[in-house]
Order: sequence, then C-alpha cells, then structure tokens
Amino acid sequence: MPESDITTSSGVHSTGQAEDSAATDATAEVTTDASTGKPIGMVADIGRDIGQYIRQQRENAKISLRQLSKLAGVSNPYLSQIERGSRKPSAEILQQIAKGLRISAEALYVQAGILDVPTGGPVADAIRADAELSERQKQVLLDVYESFRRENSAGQPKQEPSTVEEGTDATAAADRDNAQ
Amino acid sequence: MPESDITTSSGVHSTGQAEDSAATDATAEVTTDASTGKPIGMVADIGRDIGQYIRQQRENAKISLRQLSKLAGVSNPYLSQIERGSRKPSAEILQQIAKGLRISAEALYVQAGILDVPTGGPVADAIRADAELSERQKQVLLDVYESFRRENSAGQPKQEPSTVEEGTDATAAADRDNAQ
DNA sequence: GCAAGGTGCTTGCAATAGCTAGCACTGCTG
DNA sequence: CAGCAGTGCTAGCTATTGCAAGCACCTTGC
Repeated sequence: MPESDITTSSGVHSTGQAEDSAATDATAEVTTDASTGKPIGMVADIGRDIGQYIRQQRENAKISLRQLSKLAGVSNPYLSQIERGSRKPSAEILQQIAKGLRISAEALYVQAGILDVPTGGPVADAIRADAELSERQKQVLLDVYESFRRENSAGQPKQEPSTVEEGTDATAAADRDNAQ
Repeated sequence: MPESDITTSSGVHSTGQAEDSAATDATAEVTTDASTGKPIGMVADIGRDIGQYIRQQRENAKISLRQLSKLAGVSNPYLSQIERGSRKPSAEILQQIAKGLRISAEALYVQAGILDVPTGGPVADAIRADAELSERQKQVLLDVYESFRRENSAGQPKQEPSTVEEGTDATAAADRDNAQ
C-alpha cells in the first residue's frame, strides 16, 4: 500500500501540500478541497485507488517496478508516482500499463473511473451490439431498460415520483429521437 | 469537418506551427514529425478523428457548440479546439461530452482509441464476466481463444510460424499462471 | 571491502490540457 | 440602424502530465 504522503513534492505538482500533522498522525482528519470534498495534497481517492490496484497487480505478477516500467514503456519514476497515488495517469498510460501487466485495459479503466463496472446481461449486450441503432438511440433504450429494471427490483417504487416520470421522460425522448 | 489549420496558435501549444503555405495551399504536403510520422501542427489523426466524430454527433443532435459545452460542463473554446482537432481531450472530458450528447462514453472512447472496437460473441463475454478468474487469467484465456479463432478463420494458417508458437506460448503462459 | 547491478524514489523541467477574457460575425427585434 | 443574443474562434494563462538525471539503499559475487 503506497504511503499517503507527498512529502517534499513541490507545490508546482500538487494542488496543495498535505498538512505535516496529517502526514505524521494517522488519525488526523484529511484536509479536503472545499469544492470537491476530495483530499488535498493527494490526487483524489480514485487516483490512489488505481495506483494501489496497479501495484497489487504488479506484485501478483511478481515483477519489480522497473521491470513493469520497461514492459509498459513508462518511466519508472512516473510509475512509482502513479502507484503511490501522487500522479493521475491518462488513459493512454493505463493502456500501456495494462499491456505490460498483460491484463485488459478495461480492468484498469474501471478502477480509474473511466469505465463503469460492466452491467447488464443479454439484453444490454444485444442493444449495444445492434449496428442499426445510432449511439443516441442505444443510450435511450438502455436508459429505458435500466429504469424498468429498477422499478421491478424495487417492487413498489419507493423513490421520488420522478422515478416514474423518468420512465415517461425516457419514452418521450425516444419519441423525439424518432421524430428527427 | 473542422478546418485542418492551427493558423496563429502559439508554439507553446503546438508541437510545431504548420507551414503558412500548408495553411493556404490545400495540396501542400503535410509536414510530419520524424519520430512518429504524424502530422505536425495538428494533434495526431486520432485526435482529429474524435473531434470530427464529436462534431458529427453534436450536429446530429442539432445543438450548437455552446449548448453542448454547457451540457457537458466543458468550456466552449476548448470544445471548439477538440472538434477542430487541435487539442486531445482526456477520458474525463470525453465522459463529460458523452453525457452532454446523451450517448455512451464507450462510443467516444472507441473513436479516441482508448477502447478497442468490442469483439467477441458469447464466449468472450462469458470469459469477461467470470468472477472467479483473475484479470490475468481472463486475458490469457481471451488471447488463447482469439488465437484459435484466427487459426480457424485462416483455414490453413498462412501467418508466420509464430502464430502456431503463439498458441503454444499462450497455453504455456496459462500453465505458468496456474503454477503461481 | 568493493564493484556491480538491482531496487524505489526525489527533483526540476518541457510539453500539454483546459480555462478565462475577449474578438468578429450573424440574425433578429424594436 | 442600434442593441441584443447568439455563434465559433484566438490568445494568453495556470495547472498538470510524463520524463530525464540523479539519489540512497540493498544484495550479490569476487
């Protein structure tokens, strides 16, 4: 598990340095950015999450940081920063790391928040695979389908009435798409 | 189709400014970066590709650039740069644009080269969905499966002998994974 | 004990992403 | 015709990404 400090990293690279006391006192409250609620002095949790995951996958594969950096074509200091959560890699870098780890890029994308956890059984898969629908139509249909599934799993919907409206909105949207 | 010029954009932002003559003479050969072969003065083709695609989706939806920029939460000058291919957006920005366009983020990711075009019928989907396999094991299995499919679709394999080796390498790799 | 080769990390820098301020233009309204 | 609201874009700026150079430490072999 990478250490959660940025220590002497310059202000140039960080949104703001972590409070010293936070670095030394594990029980100290993490200072957060007022606008996002995410930790200051550290890339957001999601960055640390992907870094932990990459380090875990690398250790499972029993290779060193330098070995992975060569396999991935990424510099080893940068890979260290990624694993320790002090840098947030782009999708392209994640793609390279996935190749180096010989896992799918999608697995890293889910951890990084770039992709949602895959959902849906055969219906959703079939909708996505339908070549005759536009991207917009696919999305509308998926929204309608997911809305119905939520209704059904709730039995009697206990959400706001907007849940009901959502369904009608979706079908209204579908009608508007067809009108175009 | 966005214009392919960066005109007076400063050198700070571009790998290199397009030759003036290239800007005015449509038949002029595009100057390329020696190391990558990609156009200079323009982000790589793939950047223009995603930009074109976004503009096409926006025009299909019959909304203006400013309307989409508000829906997406992206500044309108930056969206213009993306559509014209002079900036390469991150996955997070693509996610926001997809939401604004009400299409799936995956559709934009495929265009941007972040995701491959989805492949595989039921076998690949089932492998990906299997919760009992590690990410590494899934990838090895997919590699083996795709290798077999390539062999079968070629009838008599005409590729390098490495294609055969690839299969044996893959199964050997699978054995090593199981040994760990 | 020393050299060599490995490890993970820090620092400073260049290039790029993404934004704000502002521009020029168009069409509409009173 | 002036004012307004819209359009798409340019220029300059700040924050961030990703790297190269180099550090300190560890293990191994001679």
